[in-house]
Amino acid sequence: MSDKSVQKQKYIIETARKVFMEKGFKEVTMKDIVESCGISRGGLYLYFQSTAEVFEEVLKLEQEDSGDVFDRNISNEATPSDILALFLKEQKKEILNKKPSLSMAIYEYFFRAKVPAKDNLLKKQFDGGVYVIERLLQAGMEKGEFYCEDPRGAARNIMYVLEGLKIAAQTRKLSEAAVDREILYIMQGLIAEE
Amino acid sequence: MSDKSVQKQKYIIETARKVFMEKGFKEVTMKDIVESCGISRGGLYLYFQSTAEVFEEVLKLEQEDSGDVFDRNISNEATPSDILALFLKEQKKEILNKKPSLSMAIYEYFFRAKVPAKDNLLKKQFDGGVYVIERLLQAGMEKGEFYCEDPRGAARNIMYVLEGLKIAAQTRKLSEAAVDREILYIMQGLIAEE
Amino acid sequence: MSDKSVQKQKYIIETARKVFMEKGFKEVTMKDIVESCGISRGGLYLYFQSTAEVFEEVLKLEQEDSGDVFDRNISNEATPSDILALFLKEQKKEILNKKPSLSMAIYEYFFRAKVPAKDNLLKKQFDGGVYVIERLLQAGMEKGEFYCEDPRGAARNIMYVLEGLKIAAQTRKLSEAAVDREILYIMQGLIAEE
Amino acid sequence: MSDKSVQKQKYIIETARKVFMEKGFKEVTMKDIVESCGISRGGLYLYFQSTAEVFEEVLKLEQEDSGDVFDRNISNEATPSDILALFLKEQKKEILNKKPSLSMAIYEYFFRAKVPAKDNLLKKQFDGGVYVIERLLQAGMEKGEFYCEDPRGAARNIMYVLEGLKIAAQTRKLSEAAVDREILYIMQGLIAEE
DNA sequence: CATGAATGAGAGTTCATTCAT
DNA sequence: GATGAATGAACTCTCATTCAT
Repeated sequence: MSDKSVQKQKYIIETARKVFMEKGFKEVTMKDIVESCGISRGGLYLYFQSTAEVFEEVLKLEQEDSGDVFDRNISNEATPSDILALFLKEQKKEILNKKPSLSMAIYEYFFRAKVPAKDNLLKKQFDGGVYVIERLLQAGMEKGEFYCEDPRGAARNIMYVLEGLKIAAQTRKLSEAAVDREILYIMQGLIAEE
Repeated sequence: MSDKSVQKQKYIIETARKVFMEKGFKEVTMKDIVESCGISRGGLYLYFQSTAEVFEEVLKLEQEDSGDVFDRNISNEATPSDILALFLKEQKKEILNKKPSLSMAIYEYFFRAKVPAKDNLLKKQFDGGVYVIERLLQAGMEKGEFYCEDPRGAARNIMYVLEGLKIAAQTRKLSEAAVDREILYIMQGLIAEE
Repeated sequence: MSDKSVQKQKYIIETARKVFMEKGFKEVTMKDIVESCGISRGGLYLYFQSTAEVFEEVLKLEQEDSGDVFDRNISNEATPSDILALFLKEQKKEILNKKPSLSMAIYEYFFRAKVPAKDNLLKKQFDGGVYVIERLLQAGMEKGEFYCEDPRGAARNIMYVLEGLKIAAQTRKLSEAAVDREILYIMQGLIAEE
Repeated sequence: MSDKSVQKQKYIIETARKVFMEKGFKEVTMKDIVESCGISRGGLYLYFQSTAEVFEEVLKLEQEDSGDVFDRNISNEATPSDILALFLKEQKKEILNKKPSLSMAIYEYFFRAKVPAKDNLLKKQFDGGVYVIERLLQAGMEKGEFYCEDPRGAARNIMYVLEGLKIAAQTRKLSEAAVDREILYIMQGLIAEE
């Protein structure tokens, strides 16, 4: 594939990404993508055979771009507790859709798709989150900031709560206060109870 | 509306319910409903204008029928801890789709629908769950079975975890062991640490 | 299916028949049929799923309507020789496309289709022709009009020649004289010699 | 046109020939040819404007290459009867598609094309066949092997039967025995009687 | 010459929705 | 009320054909 083709494919993916953010997954048609990209019907088919194929590429891009935010801050002299707070703050933003996100489209997609586990972005994000939190908890315990008997279990618990919150936000009104309350509850459970 | 009409409407709702269980919400067309009901196209439109309208009636029925299971057991001499365990076991069944359920369809529906809070079944189920668990925790605390500082917070936490698990089960492979592990983690957090 | 439906289906088949006569089989699209019938796109799909399906119905009709012409004349006091001449005259008309026919469409269709022998109109017509000619030859031999050692073989030979002529007419210029010449050749081979 | 161009054009024709043998004429698209040749879309258009144009070149090549087989054997001391038998054996192979052939594609093509008689391969092959058989019959009659009153008529008759058989084979199941039977019938008609 | 990306016309198909009966 | 035939909009997908490079 030529350089130009790569550029165009990327352009399509990025443009389609916005469409998926707006309309979710199922609602989006090839026509929608064609129109938002300003290309021809046939042109799109040169690159992708279905909306699912486009979406999968969107997800791949998503995956590559993620993780960065977090890594940037871990090098500071921030304490584990600070970092966890930061992590949760980021999650809160996503939960509340402060930044428009693909969440809904992703859920719609994975509700139906039979995706091999290794390609399942949701699973990857979840596992990644668990791993990060677990390390933070361990680090925090060494420093005496945190206390918990089962760091991995706690990490998983946190990730499930976050996932629950995300879904709650997508499916019904969820106030910022409600999210804060949950995050606070989580943090309190971790604070070393002297 | 005549008696016969009511019967027919009910028949449609119950038949459509099964269709939604199989195919989710978005996938279902008026045609699907017409065919599964064995009625005429025009006939369906006499009662419902869209799949959403049918689904909303399915949800109403769902709401009326729920809560029963739980009430039946609360009257026994079971301890709060037993009842909570039972509740979680029920939830586990639903999470793992042991009994075919509307979950997926419901999530698909609420992902898109702008539904007034008071009619939002997901919210109601969530709030109902919180209320029940909170009462159980309080009762358990009185009996010395449980210990927690913030029963309502704990109840909410549990419900969010359960919601997270449900979503996880719908969107990726989730083993029974993984669900058990989470439930165990929850229960352990509640056991009075002497 | 209601009476009206049957009428309409028949109308579609008959209208489509003309289209197939004009354009052959492959060239014809669902759109062509829709337009020539003056019905809606969806309307056609109520009755037929593809041009092949329409064509198969056209063929069925064809089959039912055929044979008649021949039967009408066999009761007369015509001699076998007269009847054979009449038969060949009919064939000549078809060969030369004096009456517009489905021949081309039929050949196009059967070139590609894997059709069970029992439904194969071409085979049926061929076998029917062989049967009729054989009987005529036998009758003619009894009357001393014809002479041939292997009536069935002769009948088959005649039918293959006619099929060859048909194809020749469809694929290249074929003069009426050329057809006459062949028919004459056939008849001469049957005349009781000396 | 440069030498290279000629080579390429020839390459395209030969490759396309195989495609036409597999798929017939109508089914083949410019895309098919492009892909089987492994050349660019634009590249093909430099040489040919349509599949028909390609096919016409395939036919020309076909014409140049034909006749060879027959000529090779006529120089031997074989008798006319032997040669005719050989000729019919070759025809039988083609009829039964023992060797994959262009027959079907050719018929499809000529069903539609308005082709000037002088370029019509089918006509040429037919006329060529008639000419050869007629000569054989005459030679055979001189040697006393054959007897027939109208050698040209007989030759034409044979060619029409062969054409009929070819079509029969393409459009319905035709057993080898059936072909043998017809060939035998033809030969018997030619054998000098008594 | 040769490439292959791009275009757009057009075929196929499905459904929500209407309406005469 | 109930039916189901009919409509037409909307989508998917495929190609012949062109054209900048």
